[in-house]
Amino acid sequence: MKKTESFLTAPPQRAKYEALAGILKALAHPTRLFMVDQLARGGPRCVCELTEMVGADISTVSRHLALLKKEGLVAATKKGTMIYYQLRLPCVVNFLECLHSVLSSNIQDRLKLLS
Amino acid sequence: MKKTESFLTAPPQRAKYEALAGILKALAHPTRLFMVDQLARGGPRCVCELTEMVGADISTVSRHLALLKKEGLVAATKKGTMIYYQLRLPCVVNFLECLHSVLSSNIQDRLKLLS
DNA sequence: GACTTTTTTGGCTATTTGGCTAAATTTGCA
DNA sequence: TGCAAATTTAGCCAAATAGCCAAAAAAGTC
Repeated sequence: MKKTESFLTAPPQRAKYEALAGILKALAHPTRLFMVDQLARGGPRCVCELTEMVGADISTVSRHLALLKKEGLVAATKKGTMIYYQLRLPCVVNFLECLHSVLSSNIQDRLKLLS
Repeated sequence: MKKTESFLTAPPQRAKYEALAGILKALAHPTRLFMVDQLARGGPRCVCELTEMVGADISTVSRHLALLKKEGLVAATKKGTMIYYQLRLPCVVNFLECLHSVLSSNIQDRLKLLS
């Protein structure tokens, strides 16, 4: 008798969700999310500009950007010794809006609990 | 002389991105993403049903659900000894679609590199 | 080639996360 | 009350993540 197929034992389906989760993981960090948001609003920025905006060590910022790039969220372009990063897919912006709506809905619900 | 304000030194802005990243973090795990997707497609499910679908230990599934709930992505309803979880905000579905588009765009780009 | 600027990488430590087992809760029912 | 089923919580360990400093690469200029 065959045991019931589950998410964890179905490799192709599982691989799909692992890939999707990988993309989300790249976004799921305050600094990276901030940078993505900046790129969405202000267009391409070089590492040094982003470093200035973030206020962390440049090596840290570089690592964050490498991860975003690895997951296909940003693309890099060389200009002299500088490297400009830009957002790769526009839908990420709506994404952020939905996120905002989750957040404000959470806050509203918590407000309701008080009254 | 005032030093330039940065993301990391501007508490209110930073707190906002930390909150948003928290929501993303809750989604950024294969099992949790799978469960959210199941809830989006098939409506409310109890912990035991989700446990069956996922194929992990029920305590693990319970923890995942607790995190999703904490971040406001799902809501729980008691029915007898069972607890049904449901998706709280519809926009998360579009969210998943965008994610898919990032993924397929990544794959297409990798294909192009071969030709 | 030597020197400068920008970015990435290696190495290390501290923290967080994810999973399991086992124990505790909660709810329903005899 | 006492037992069974569903769910959550606690405790523990292994693996992944994030940060910094220092060193290496990459590109431009003299």
